[in-house]
Amino acid sequence: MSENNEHIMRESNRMTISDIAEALHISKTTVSRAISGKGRIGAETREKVLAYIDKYNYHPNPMARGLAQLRTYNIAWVMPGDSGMTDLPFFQRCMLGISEVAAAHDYDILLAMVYDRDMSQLARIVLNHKVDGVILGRTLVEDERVNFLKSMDIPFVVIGSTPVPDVIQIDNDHRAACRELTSILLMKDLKKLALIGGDSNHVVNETRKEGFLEGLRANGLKPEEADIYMDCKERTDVEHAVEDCLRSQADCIICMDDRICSNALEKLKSGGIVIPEQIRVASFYDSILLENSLPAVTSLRYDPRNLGVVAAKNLFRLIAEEAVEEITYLDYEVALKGSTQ
Amino acid sequence: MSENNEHIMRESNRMTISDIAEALHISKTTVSRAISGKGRIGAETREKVLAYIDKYNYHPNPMARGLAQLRTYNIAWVMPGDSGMTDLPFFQRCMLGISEVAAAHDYDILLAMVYDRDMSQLARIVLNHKVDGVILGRTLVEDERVNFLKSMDIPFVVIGSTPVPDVIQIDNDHRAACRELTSILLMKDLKKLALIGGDSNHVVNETRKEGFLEGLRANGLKPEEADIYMDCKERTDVEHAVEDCLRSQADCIICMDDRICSNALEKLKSGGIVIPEQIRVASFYDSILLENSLPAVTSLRYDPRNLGVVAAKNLFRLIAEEAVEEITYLDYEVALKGSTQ
DNA sequence: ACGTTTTGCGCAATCGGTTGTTCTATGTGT
DNA sequence: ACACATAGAACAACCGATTGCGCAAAACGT
Repeated sequence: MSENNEHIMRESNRMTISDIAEALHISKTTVSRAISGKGRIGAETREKVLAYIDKYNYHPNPMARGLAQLRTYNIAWVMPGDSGMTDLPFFQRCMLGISEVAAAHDYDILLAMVYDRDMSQLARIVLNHKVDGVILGRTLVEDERVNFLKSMDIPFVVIGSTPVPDVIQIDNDHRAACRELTSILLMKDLKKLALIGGDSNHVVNETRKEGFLEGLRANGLKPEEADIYMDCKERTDVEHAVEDCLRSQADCIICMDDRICSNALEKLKSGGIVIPEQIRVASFYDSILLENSLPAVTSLRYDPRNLGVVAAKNLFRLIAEEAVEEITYLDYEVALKGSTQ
Repeated sequence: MSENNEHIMRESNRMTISDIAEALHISKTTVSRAISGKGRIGAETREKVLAYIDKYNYHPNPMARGLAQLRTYNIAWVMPGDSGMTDLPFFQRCMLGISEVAAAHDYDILLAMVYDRDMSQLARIVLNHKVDGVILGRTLVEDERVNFLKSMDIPFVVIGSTPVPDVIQIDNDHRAACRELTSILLMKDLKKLALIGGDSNHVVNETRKEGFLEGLRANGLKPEEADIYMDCKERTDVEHAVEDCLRSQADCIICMDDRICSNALEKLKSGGIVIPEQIRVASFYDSILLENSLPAVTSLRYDPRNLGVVAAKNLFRLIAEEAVEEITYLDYEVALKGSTQ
């Protein structure tokens, strides 16, 4: 007996654009136009609609809007899910910057925590079209995720650098930074420098190493004269590297991130080595691990939050099909402290 | 001259359910049923459709599906955006656990980083119905976000505890943990304990303090005899607290989180105080800050990732309208180390 | 062999918005 | 006063799925 056109019942009780149209005796079109500001609409009608919306606290259904516009109003934030990485505040600080920019654009952030080279999570999000764009949180050497994103036709930017062409990159100039730090240390008449490095799968670590080598060459030293220990992921790796440094009588140890530095400092201190008298230490400053170290550690500092801000801004330009610089380098700072006096 | 029914042109070139229906000479309904498994469908037809989908790598549009089902297939993860908080790995580890469970349910995570009591971000996500459920990453004393979520009709769980009734909570039993630690220390014949605490706006800190007080009482001590310094947010706050502890000749300092502990240790060491001979130190272990400390610090340890896992599982039970325990306590561990020998 | 149930599938409405086009009531120029 | 331009609002198709119901053919029972 019931009308045929209401035989499907849903349980939603949210206000819809049709309810508003009905209440105000106007059409859905007009309501939609009042909200979006697109199309022609009278100022008076517009006010009336907006007042109603405000009064009854109406919020458009994002999926209906998304379906009609073929947009999700979401961007993806891809960060490493490896435990060593998730302990670093770096990514959370990036996220904070992204979050602020996204909110300003009325976008939300979809999170993809991926283990190293696992693509499944990222693939799902992209193939399912759950986002309008992607920010990749750290680039890898031979990063197939970058190639994947290029092959899909989706706007994306990376935080970090990549050799893949035509990719929007936001980074600190780690090469220049490390070169500068190296030069400064060499000018202090430190002859023998050592570098203790992290995962060489990460572009950033390779870049830092290259900067280090450039610094050496620029000061007339041969790269072979410096000790380089890459891929010191575990604490014991660092300890072995430190032992080697002591044995080869290095003047100064440069640590590639502050986790390594923290491990190295501990190793030195527990071995009774006095810093900076017996050996000097410098580091990159990625987290809060060095906050309380004594003596304070000379380090290269930068602002991860700002990386996030610029990455997100660039991504939104990309989504809006505006021109974007391929590479943006953000500032870093060389903070000279007691550990290299 | 063109047909009226194609006067609107969109640029999407994705495969749709209609394309598949057309190609296989069947109806959209059948395709949909083949995918979802709901409704009646022949095994043979089903295979055919699935083979086609697999071959051409079809992925259903989540917004169309969401609109029809009134579901988003997203959950929100609300974490603090304050810089002091974002430096802790705690939240990233929770996130990791949530991420794994969400992926298993074919859900994605929407990120909301909110400054302390700022509601706007959370309100936007919830009012816009961008998620099917919410996980609140840390509870506050007098947390209006909890009340807000209760008032909206949306499934949610909190990591942490709250006095608000009928809220699904996942937490470690910080009260019991702190009580146990306190008792253990008192049994070691340490008479005068001090507590250096963090932000008393956070429920967890208040709970830890209460556990501490209970531990005192259980051992026949009066709470007034212990020194308690709450709200030591800045490094200087901690330093002043430590000075007071030394002045009042406390036997042992319990730090409410490892950032505080790190600051306290540094203050003690730089003052030439020897641990544990002159004073003992214990802490909660929230991050990696204590990883390298010497001597190793006695601490209460727990697994943030597991908090995330259980929180997410409970949220999905809630979304599926299954019964859920109101409070779930996860394990903690008392790790006795050199700092309290 | 015939009535009844089961099975497989399609029709068309629906979710809640957006938008190209059309219609009508104005405003403008001469 | 009349042709013409323009502004405001409505119509209806559309985005890409899900789903209640109806219908025909196959399977079943006696």
